[in-house]
Amino acid sequence: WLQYCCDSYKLDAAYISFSHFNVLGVQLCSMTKEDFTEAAGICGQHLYSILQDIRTNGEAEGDTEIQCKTKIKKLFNCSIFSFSAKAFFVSFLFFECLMWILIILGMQSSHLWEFLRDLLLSSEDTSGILDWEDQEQGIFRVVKSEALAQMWGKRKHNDRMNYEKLSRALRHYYKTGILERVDRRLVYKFGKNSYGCRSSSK
DNA sequence: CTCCAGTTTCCTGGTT
DNA sequence: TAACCAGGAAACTGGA
Repeated sequence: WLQYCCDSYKLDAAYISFSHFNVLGVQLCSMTKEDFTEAAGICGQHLYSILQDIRTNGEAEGDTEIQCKTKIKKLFNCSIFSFSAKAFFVSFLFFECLMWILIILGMQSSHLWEFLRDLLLSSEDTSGILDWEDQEQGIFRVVKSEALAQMWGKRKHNDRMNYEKLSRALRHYYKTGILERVDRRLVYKFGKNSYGCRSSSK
């Protein structure tokens, strides 16, 4: 959602403390304007108003199916809506839903480097498996190599994954500029053709 | 169905 | 010795 907001509303992700937003949707909805400000300064206030806007317009995830149905029913019975406006409204709602589904599905990146990036940025409990060495420069260290390989294997439904094979996939990234070589064991660096790795826009 | 990028698998050989 | 790194070769896989 943060990524989506940053892209759509041209917000600078550098001001956002991503760890503050490592919460469930329900918890996000109950965060106050002050919480948002603390987590992301002026950006947080924008995010807060975007969220409030979504909530008051009735497309929020928090709405139950019944609440949604009632709202649609109410709007439908309102005579100021012409037939075409109704049709437009329905298709608008449909695409709105579809968009959210796509955004949510898109959060599960299928590429290895995106998987690593998201693991590093999520600051969810990675139990010291993977850590930033220098986030500004996009340098990170694999702490528990086999545990990381297991996580990647789980994502790809491949229980034969190991660090030997994962690291081969990482080395393929050197020639495409997704990663740059760092001459230290278990240390990698995001390259010029990666993006969204430094908790800033680039 | 083909084509392709992105791996996955396996390998030989080298380094820490 | 174990663990890691470099990169060739080829197979595989899911999406366009």
